[in-house]
Amino acid sequence: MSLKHILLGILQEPHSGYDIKKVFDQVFSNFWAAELSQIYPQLKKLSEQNMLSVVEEESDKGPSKKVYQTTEKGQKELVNWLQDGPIVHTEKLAYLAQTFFLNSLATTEQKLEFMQALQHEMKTWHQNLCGYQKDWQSRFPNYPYDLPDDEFYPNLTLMMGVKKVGAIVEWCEESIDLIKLRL
Amino acid sequence: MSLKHILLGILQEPHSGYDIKKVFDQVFSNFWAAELSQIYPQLKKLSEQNMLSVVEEESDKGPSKKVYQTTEKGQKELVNWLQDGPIVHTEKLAYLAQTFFLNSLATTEQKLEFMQALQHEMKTWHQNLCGYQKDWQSRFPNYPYDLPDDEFYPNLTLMMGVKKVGAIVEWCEESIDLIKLRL
DNA sequence: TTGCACTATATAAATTGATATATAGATTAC
DNA sequence: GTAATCTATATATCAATTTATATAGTGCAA
Repeated sequence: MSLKHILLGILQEPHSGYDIKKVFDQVFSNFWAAELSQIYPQLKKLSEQNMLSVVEEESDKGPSKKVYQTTEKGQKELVNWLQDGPIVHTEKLAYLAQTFFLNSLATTEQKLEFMQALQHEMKTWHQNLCGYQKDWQSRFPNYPYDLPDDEFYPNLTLMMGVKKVGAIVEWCEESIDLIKLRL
Repeated sequence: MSLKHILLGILQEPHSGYDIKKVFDQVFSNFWAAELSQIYPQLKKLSEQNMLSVVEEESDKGPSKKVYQTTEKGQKELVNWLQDGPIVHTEKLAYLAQTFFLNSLATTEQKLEFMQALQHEMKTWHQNLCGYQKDWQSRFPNYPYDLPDDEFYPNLTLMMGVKKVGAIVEWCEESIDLIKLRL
């Protein structure tokens, strides 16, 4: 149900459907994924509801594109979503479900391998996030205090990722140590 | 596709559909939610595939129930799922999408309120998790070292929750401090 | 006899994954 | 040189799966 509002948020700046997919893959990948087959029907629906405006434009490369932008009505809907307060408890973490049933694997070695693989994934993810943070830091000498408002809130989501995934890496470490005591 | 495997995991012990819903609400609520309307069709499908056995039983209260249990074939499917390694990057966190667009709210006070509400939610969640952990600690004097295997891995998911949600509460705190500097 | 716990299904909406269509520029084949 | 192919851009649809909301019957207890 949030895709609608995320599109209204992204389309405060004009984008084509194809552009929006890139934003999901590059910017939102840490907390939301969306396919083109979701994006296009939603754009159509939101246009019909006058929450988005559409202009057809020529593309530099490839065929002509439809450029969408949030209307005043759409902006109000976005603000309502934010004013309704934070939406929590929507997480689905498959790897935690796997951890829950990990004892169904035959040997302690296999359980250990699973947790080591998980730690590796999480470490890589954490390093990526830290890399993005370094990019911000090089652009702002007094990071995060000197960020302009329009970059401050997106940056908060990055700070959250660094902190959270860091905690998960630590948990993997501790879990591995505990499992080794059971070998 | 994970619901299927979670059901196979739960049904290593016999449960009715209604029982399973309670397990999701009480045990899995921190990382997976499922509705009865998802559970029943999946049980039917997995029975037809001979991954689950069914026995009709009289209920203490209410109408008779079908009690399901994972078969050998189902057990193999569960083990395959675990052996394929951890499934990551499937998160959808609506509150982070909201944070990303928080600057669309008119005043800094409103943005601060949002983050304070989020912190409150997260603190409550964290306290619940710590409560569950105290229950474990009272049952095992040498927690978590003296846990039997069949309780050790479920407990890991709880330890993860405490650590992760703790980090999120800290992030909320830091974010609130940063936003206050912008008032 | 009202309410609650238990059991289950129906329907609608959202999401995913695969596929189809088409244009333009770049690369390669002949 | 030009035809064929490849790659990137752009839009769209379909089937299958997953998720959410609402509805409905059953038996017991207060």
